[in-house]
Amino acid sequence: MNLPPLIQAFVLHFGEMGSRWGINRTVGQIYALLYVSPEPLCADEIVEKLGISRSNVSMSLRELQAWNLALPRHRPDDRRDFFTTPDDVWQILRTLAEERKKREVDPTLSVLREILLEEPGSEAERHAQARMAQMHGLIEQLTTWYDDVKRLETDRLAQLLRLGARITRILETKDALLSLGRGRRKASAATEHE
Amino acid sequence: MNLPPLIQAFVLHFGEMGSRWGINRTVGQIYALLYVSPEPLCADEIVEKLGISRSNVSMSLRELQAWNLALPRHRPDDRRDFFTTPDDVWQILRTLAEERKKREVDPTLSVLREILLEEPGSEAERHAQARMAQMHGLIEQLTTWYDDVKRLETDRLAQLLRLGARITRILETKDALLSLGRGRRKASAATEHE
DNA sequence: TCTAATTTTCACGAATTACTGAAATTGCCG
DNA sequence: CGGCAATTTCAGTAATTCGTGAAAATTAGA
Repeated sequence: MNLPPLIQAFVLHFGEMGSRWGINRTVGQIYALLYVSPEPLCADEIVEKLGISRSNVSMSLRELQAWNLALPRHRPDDRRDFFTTPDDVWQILRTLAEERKKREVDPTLSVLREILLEEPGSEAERHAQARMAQMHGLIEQLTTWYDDVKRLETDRLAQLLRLGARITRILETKDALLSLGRGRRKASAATEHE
Repeated sequence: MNLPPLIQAFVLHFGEMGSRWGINRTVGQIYALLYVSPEPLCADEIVEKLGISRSNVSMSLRELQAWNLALPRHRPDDRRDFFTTPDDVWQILRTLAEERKKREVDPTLSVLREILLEEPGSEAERHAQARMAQMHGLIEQLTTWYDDVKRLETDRLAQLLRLGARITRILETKDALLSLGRGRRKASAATEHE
């Protein structure tokens, strides 16, 4: 490996974390390298900097492209492919969220839906279905929320993050106003609003 | 494997997804089985229902406990350990978020912090550090937000989810009020509020 | 302390996944 | 249509991860 120390530390870390992120070492390293490179890199430069085989680079770039985390950039009068990562970190976050949802939650959601359509054949199955329905309900709430907020502009998203839990102050105010207007109801019913 | 069809389908799915979730097949299957079981199960029952070796069950239960996703339950006058999953799906979500953050985010955050303290030795390193600073900033915003909302009661959390992007209507109203009060500023500066 | 039930550890083989070099393919230029 | 540069595919091997059975450890009674 042929890199300045700080960059090498970053690249090696991404390689090690790769397994925890569900990608492999090489893919992690290449992503990290592209991310910190000021200019797009071609495959042979990656080979040289990381000290891995050409074919490995080719396959790993292909996987990064499948994740939309590596983008091909062509140069005039150069037949080689150069690659970068998306440069806006918020865009990277969105991409990552989208791809992980696609791979990690959507399949489960559809399996749950299928199973829940079946007729339980025993008491055990009836109970299991009830549990699955709980899980399904939660996942659906989460994905509905996600589909909703992912459409926000980045500025709004950042604003929401910064607000954090303080958002609930606003909700509390709103609840108070509503229950005044309606002639006060039981507080737990307030979650039905909007 | 010795299970009613609906439960088997669920268990097998969790086994297959295991690799994508960063756990292995057996761990996924055991979790799924415990999740849908009306009563806690002991190791031998799991062996019998899933058709895997006793030692594999032992190691997998240990891993599930490390994730706080399997809880030991003792019965009077019975030396065996019985296991369940937490029964509230919201609690499971919290546990999952916490554990994944610990394993997948925190290490990166601390590596980034370390590297950012170093003095860059070249222009390439200077640029790389700037990129890492962007990544660090985003991760820190996200974890701050997470630390904030994870403290909310479940009802409030569910309320927020249900609101989804409509929350921005409230923000817009608030922005409008504030900019009126301050004598109208440029809209993009509004993200600085609160 | 001994015994028997239960759980855990661990070395090994099985299965899976990652990486490589060689060969095949692509695509551009003359 | 060659010829050349670049990329991709793929079969084989290396490395890692998974699952097992046998043996060791633990623990509660006798």
